[in-house]
Amino acid sequence: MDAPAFEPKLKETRWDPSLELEILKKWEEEDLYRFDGKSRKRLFLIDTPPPYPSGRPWHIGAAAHYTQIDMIARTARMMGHEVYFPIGIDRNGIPVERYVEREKKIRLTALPRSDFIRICSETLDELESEMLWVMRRAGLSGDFKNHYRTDSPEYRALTQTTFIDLFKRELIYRSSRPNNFCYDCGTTVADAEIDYAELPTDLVYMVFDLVGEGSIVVASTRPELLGACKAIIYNPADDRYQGLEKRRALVPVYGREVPIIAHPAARPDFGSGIVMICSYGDKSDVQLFRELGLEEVILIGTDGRMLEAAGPLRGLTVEEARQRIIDMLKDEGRVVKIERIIHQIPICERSNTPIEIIPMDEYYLTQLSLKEELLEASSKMTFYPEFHRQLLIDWINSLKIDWPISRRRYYATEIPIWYCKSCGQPNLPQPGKYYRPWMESPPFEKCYNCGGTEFQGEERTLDTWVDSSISPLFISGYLRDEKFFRRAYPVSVRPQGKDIVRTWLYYTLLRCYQLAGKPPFRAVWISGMGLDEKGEKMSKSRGNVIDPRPILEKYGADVFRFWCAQEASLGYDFRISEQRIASAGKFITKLWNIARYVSQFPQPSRARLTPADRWVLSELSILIEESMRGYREFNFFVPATRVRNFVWNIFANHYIEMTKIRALRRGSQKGNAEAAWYTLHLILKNCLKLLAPITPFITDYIWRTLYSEKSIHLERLPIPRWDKSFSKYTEALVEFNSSVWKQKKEKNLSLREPIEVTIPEQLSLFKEDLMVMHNIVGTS
RNA sequence: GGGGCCGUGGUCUAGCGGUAUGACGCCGCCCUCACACGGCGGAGGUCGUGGGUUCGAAUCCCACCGGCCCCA
Repeated sequence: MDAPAFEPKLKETRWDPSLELEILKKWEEEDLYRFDGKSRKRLFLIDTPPPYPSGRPWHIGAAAHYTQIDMIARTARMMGHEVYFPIGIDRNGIPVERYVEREKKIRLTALPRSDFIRICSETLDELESEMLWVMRRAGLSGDFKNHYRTDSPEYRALTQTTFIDLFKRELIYRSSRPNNFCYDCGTTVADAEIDYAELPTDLVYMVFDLVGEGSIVVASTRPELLGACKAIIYNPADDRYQGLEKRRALVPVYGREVPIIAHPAARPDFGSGIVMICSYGDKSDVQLFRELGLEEVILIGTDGRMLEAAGPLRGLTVEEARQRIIDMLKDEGRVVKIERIIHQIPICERSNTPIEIIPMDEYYLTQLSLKEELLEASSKMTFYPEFHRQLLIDWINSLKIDWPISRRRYYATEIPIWYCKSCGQPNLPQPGKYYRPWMESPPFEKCYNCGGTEFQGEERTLDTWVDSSISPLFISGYLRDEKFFRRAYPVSVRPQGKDIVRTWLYYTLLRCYQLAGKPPFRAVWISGMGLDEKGEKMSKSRGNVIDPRPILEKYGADVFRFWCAQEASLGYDFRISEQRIASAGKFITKLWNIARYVSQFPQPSRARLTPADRWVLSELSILIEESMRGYREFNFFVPATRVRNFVWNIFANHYIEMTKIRALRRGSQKGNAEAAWYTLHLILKNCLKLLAPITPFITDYIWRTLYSEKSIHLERLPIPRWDKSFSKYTEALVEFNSSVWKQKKEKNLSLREPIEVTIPEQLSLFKEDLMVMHNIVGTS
């Protein structure tokens, strides 16, 4: 006697990703993720990384990164916090200028400053809208309505305010010292902005005459710096050169007499073991000049050409000068040999061209004297995962100079200073407003120092990290909403990639500590990098970048998000391949079909549970516990893999199969249908909640179709409230079912055909369900 | 030169003191009333190498090798 067939409430046999667009619209109409700053709930502020629109397509690894940050927001929300998930875009600095120069073939200096700025701004708008599209389409529950930009007058005013504050407190100072200079960008760059490249370089072995008699061979990759050579060193342990100290050498071409010094910085195995010290071939030259008290010679100008002091090389570029001097040395018979070596060369990370070290007059932000305090402050922050804490500690410990913060560029926050034309003193405006000294007249009449009335506006700008390093202050209302700031700062979590620990994380800690006297975050969440299929970094030059947009359109956001969660364990690098994204889609289909199956049954409010029901609820409790352990440390890999395993390998394969006959009220089994219906819905509801932060679309769709008019995203994450003791049967159940399937297979029986098997004593509790499930006949 | 992470069947991965988990791929059978983006079954690994600790190690310790990333 068959009961009437039930009608599933979910009709289609698979999840349609285009439904996501309707759901998105609904979320926006409902303003579902609105942040209420006055809420009594505990505030949870996320210092979302404002991404930098520096090119296209936007990196799929970045899209993955932001969806994971969204999972943090959703998790916190479902844990009962009032979540502020701001969306910001970082729009200051060299990257966009270089993008414009490259893509539009315009030199920064070839246009009036205001025109160049306008083009940068328009370009940023285009790039930004692409990023915002990806974020929105990926289902980010952020505050898109009020998205902020680091180049807005409001943001720049705050940056300038902090500059004025720190300048007055003498934490910002002006100094002329050897600095990394990129000719291509035309500006000083910080250590944090330098990369190293292995490039083939000529190591030139040159004969230097000694004063008196004899000669030595000096090996150098920078012969064009001969004119700045102020000393010669060799290693004191190098037997070949004992007796050289106290001698002096004559620099070829320039004829200058320089001392020869035994110093451990010389590596006996490099070149001839004798090295010339010039201002400035590299960092160690800077250090030795300071240590030995040598007087620097400036050979290279800011245009990358040789200066007066270079004598016969004057006016040449560095490259030309190198060739010229080699020729000159050859003419004098001073070149012993030239060796082609692979050499590490510091390059600018923006332009990828070699940087030079030249003394420049720049503004610096004090950091060296704060190292201990910063280490102390960082120890108060929780790191997820803990092992990435070391990246920050190592960087703080390796700091060698204060942070040069001024840049000779256009598209950035202006340094808010006017210089008095009569006494030269810097005059700073009142904090709180946005100033552009290069085009505006000063907001004051007289020089504070001499009373002069003529001013020259500062033309330099600030390093872009000066802006982005105050994002936690910006989002928490610093100086703009003191009441909110007191509740909101330090912010709850800083999520970011491990590649910008030395820049964004470090600079934020430094700046916020200086300004607010406290570390900026309670927790730091550091993710690994998205690499290509072979485990190598994605980059345009390698040609292995993947555009996230077609992936999102083809598979949908939930598939992409589920893939993100199950692919990347917290803090570890992960590989990106379309094939693996596609396979994540299978789980989404599976989930959909399970929900579709369950959707046909009524939802009893209570039921008398059978052993099978109690068993699957035991497993559910364990699943919730394990998943919550992952959620509490924002490691979505844990819930994603655990839920997937439960849903597929426990719930679908075993529980649903065990209860199918009674749930469908087929055959003689109908007494316990209600218990099956009740349990099926209970499991589904809880799995949907567990998955909601990871796959917000499909879970909300199913939730609203089956369970509530309100969104699942207003629910709390589940609590493991069921007795776990029945999980002791799991292994035996799985094994028994498997063995029956195998026997049927071997006997060539269809799964519905009867079979004679013995149910193990251990599983006698489940006898009723197992008998009908496998159509077991006979007894034992 | 320094640091971090990683080395588990063809590929990727779980496990982190009791001789191995799952996925993808592969082979075979099955359109079984939620799902063929499915189900069932199968082949395939001495867990990078060497040593040590232990009754017992992929799991702890040491050394080495290899890969990736970061820094100097």
